[in-house]
Amino acid sequence: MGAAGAGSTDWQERLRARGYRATPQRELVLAAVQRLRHATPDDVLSEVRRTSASLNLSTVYRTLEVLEEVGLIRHAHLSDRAPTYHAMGEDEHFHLVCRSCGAVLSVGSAEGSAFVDALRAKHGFAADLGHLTVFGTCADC
Amino acid sequence: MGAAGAGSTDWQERLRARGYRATPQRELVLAAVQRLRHATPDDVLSEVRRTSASLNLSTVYRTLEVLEEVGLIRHAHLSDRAPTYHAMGEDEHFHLVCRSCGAVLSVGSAEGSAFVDALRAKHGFAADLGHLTVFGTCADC
DNA sequence: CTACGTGCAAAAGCTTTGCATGCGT
DNA sequence: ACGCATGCAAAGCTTTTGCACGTAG
Repeated sequence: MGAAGAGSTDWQERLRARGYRATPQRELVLAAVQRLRHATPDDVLSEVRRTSASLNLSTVYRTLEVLEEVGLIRHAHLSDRAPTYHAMGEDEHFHLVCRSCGAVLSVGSAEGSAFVDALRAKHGFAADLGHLTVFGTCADC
Repeated sequence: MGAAGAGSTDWQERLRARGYRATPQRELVLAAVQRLRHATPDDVLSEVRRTSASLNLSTVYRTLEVLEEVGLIRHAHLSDRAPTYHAMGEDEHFHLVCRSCGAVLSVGSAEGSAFVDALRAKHGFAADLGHLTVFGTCADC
């Protein structure tokens, strides 16, 4: 996994650079988000607890917030009610969610760049493509 | 308002056609959504109560659901936490939301059609543009 | 007249917060 | 040693649900 550069202790640097501390919980939460590619706070808790380690849900919420602030993870809203987090470093992408079967399709930013450019040109609006979720119906449905 | 055809008693037809009853509460909620152009369930309750009429929040939720099912209104997620409803019949549009100032910009579907077409062509995905919300930063921020 | 819709109140999620203890720096 | 981070438990919100009564069709 060369692309991300998030291999070893990059997460520690990131946190400390912003005045945060590098704690085991933060490492565990980050690792869980990287493993599960789209995870809700609750998913993260379950995943971490799978490999033992007692971790509190409050801490998950606070940690996800911090990790997002320092740019290690991002969130999007894949269902009408539930934020899902994913690690950054992978190619930036946005999501297509099928309302019929629930399938989630990740699409590279490139395919949205024309759209983003159009919005910037017409409205001076800088769209945050990485947070975008498009609902609709997939090919199979 | 020729386009919408939602002028007079169309709402009654719509409801009855799907086996629902036309009630005063449903009329009040629909009217409130049309007046406030982007309303949360709570906004709707407040607006209706302004012109007296006791109406329960539970009823608002149930009514919004029904009105959306019969195609009289739609919802989108303009903030990370709160669905906002708007009447259909107006030109279909999607939303740009500025994270800095909170401004909400409505954009005609036309400006998103190229994007929708691209998604259909590449992924066979039929995007629901009317539900789309794009977060980012507006020209003033 | 039949049964769908409403109001009320309680329950169910999900997320946040206060405080004392523990740990990173 | 200092003070941020965590765990625990309780509070806060938004949304949902059960029931008895009212009312549209």
